[in-house]
Amino acid sequence: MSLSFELLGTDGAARRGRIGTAHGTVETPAFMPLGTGGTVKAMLPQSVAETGAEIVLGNTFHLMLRPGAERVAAQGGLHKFMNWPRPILTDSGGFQVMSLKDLRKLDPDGVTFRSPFDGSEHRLTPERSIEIQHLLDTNITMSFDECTSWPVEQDAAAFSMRLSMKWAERGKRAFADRPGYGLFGIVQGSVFPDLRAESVKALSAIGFDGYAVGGLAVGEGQQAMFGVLDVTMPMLPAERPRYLMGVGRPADIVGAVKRGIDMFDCVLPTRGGRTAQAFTRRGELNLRNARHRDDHRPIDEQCACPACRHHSRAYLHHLIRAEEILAAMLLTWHNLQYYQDIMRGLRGAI
RNA sequence: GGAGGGGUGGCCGAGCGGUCAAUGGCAGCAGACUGUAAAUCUGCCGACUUCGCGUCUACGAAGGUUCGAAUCCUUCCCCCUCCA
Repeated sequence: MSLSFELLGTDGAARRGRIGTAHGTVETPAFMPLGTGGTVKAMLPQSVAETGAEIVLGNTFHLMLRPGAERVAAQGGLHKFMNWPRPILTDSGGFQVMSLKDLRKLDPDGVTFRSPFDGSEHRLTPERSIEIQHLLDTNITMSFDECTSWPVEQDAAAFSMRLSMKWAERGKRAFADRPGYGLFGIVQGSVFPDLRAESVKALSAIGFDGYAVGGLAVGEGQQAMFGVLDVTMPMLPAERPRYLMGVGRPADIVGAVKRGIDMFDCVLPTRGGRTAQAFTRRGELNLRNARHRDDHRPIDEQCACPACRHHSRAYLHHLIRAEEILAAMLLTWHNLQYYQDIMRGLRGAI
């Protein structure tokens, strides 16, 4: 295994760990901000690091379309290109197989996408997805899969999952194993315990540096999601990191950590930062709402981010109303800070 | 003084005899957002309301024509442009 993972402690099913990569370590449980297009939107890389984030996501599909994987490689890889010297994990494009359903054709060999930007065609196969991730020089490569949408019939979920398992195997063969880099497999099977079990078995037989649980938080609800984790987690190898893809709200993350998840990513803090949504210790706030107009308080008294240290809700509300770019910057920073504070708290508690 | 253009819901701006409480956009009030086609999207947005294709009041003002007027006619008020 070329990606190290130390289990530093456990608390029930919850785990405290450390992932070692060629670009540094990641303390787990970890939240990974999304830098889909080679940037954590509205944030300087240095600022992302200041929130406590140690690893960010990139995206195979989006970087393939622009600027192109080969171009990033020619610039010295994604770390150098985006000036993020720390670990990077890239999604394989598997989420886009779901989210861009109307712009793609799926066949047993792979997926042909029509670019949402210019209509051009782009082919993604398990092998090409891995190749792109090599070109990006990502530390953690994700298997190319199909993120199964929800709701879904059991036989359709089975078909989708088995396809992802075949692709996982092909990806594993295409992956260049090297020190400080790893490949994760992705468990699918929607909300069906038997399918999740079958998926775990298939992936374990192939052998990965880490295991992700995919196809969740797509509409099934928190209870169903936790239900899937309850049956899936115990089957996964304990000595490898576990990543719950695309999750989630703070409460989702806490519940998933309790069930043994080590890694998370989600658009909510960053997208929310651009859509006036602030996450706080006392719930979510929509700072566009009129009730914040004259509120002199910070978003969160206990937060150390620049938005909370230096600015009032009234000011942030004004920036949002005025569509000032600073609104997105400040709110994103706050949300990422809050998410990292949660993770720090969880790590301290385990 | 003369000639022309125009006054529409908080603002801009369509409509130019009925299907108009009146297209759009903005502003406003909320909601959504979970491996990012997202600084995006959705709903509401005259008053009342049992929330209903219900009632009322509305397109500068007042009259008039018409079964029916924001839309046509008359007078008045106001604004803009050009000429003197």
